[in-house]
Amino acid sequence: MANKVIETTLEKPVRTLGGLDVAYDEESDELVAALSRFDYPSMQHVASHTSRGKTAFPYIPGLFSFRELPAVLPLFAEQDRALWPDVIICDGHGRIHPRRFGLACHLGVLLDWPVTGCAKNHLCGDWEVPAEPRGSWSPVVMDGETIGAALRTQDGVNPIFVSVGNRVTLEEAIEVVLKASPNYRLPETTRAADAAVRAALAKT
DNA sequence: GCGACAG
DNA sequence: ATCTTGTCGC
Repeated sequence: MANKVIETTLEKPVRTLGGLDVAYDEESDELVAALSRFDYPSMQHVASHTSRGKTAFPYIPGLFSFRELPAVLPLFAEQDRALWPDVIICDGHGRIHPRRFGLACHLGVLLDWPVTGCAKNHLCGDWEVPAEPRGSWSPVVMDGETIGAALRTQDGVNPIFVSVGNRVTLEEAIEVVLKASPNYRLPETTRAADAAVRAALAKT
C-alpha cells in the first residue's frame, strides 16, 4: 500500500482545509470522529460535522489507521467529492511510519485525495530539534531518506511532526500546516475537530 | 536482548 | 486517547 502513495505538487490552489480528530469513551466503547472545515488561507472556520461509531480495534503503534479510519471514512462517504476540503490534515503521521504508511497515507490512498500528516509526537526516524523561531523545521530521516519534518509552529513551543499523506509534497504540507497554525502549537483545523468530538461525546 | 512506541 | 492537582509563565 505504501507504494500507492503519490507524492506530487497540489493540482489546484488550496481554498479550503479540513481537519480530522477522534475521541473515545472507554466505558461505552463508543467513539466520535469529526471533520472541521476552514477557508484558506484566511483560516475562517466554516463548519464541523461529526460521526459516531463503535471502537473495534485496539491502539497499536504502527497500526493506528485500523483503529481510526473506520470511524473517519463515513465523514466522507456522506459527502460529494466536490465538497471535500482541498487538503485534509490528519491527527497522526503520514510517511513518518515504520512501513512509511501511517494514518494520513492510508486515508489519502483510500480517498485518492490530498492529505497531510500532523502528529504531536515522534514515532520513528531520526531528527534534530529545530531552531526556536516559528517556521523553523528539521528533517525526519529514516534509512537515509527524509520522510517528514519536525516543525516549530510557535516560538519556543515543542515541534509537531508533519509528513506527506498523499498527493502533496513535504514542502507544501509544511507550508499549509504552518499557515493553519497562526496562534497555537496545533493547526486550527485540528483544534476545531478536537472541540467538536469532545462536545459530541459530552452529550451522551 | 534492549529500547521505542502516532492516538 | 483518557484521567487528573498543582504549578509555572506570560
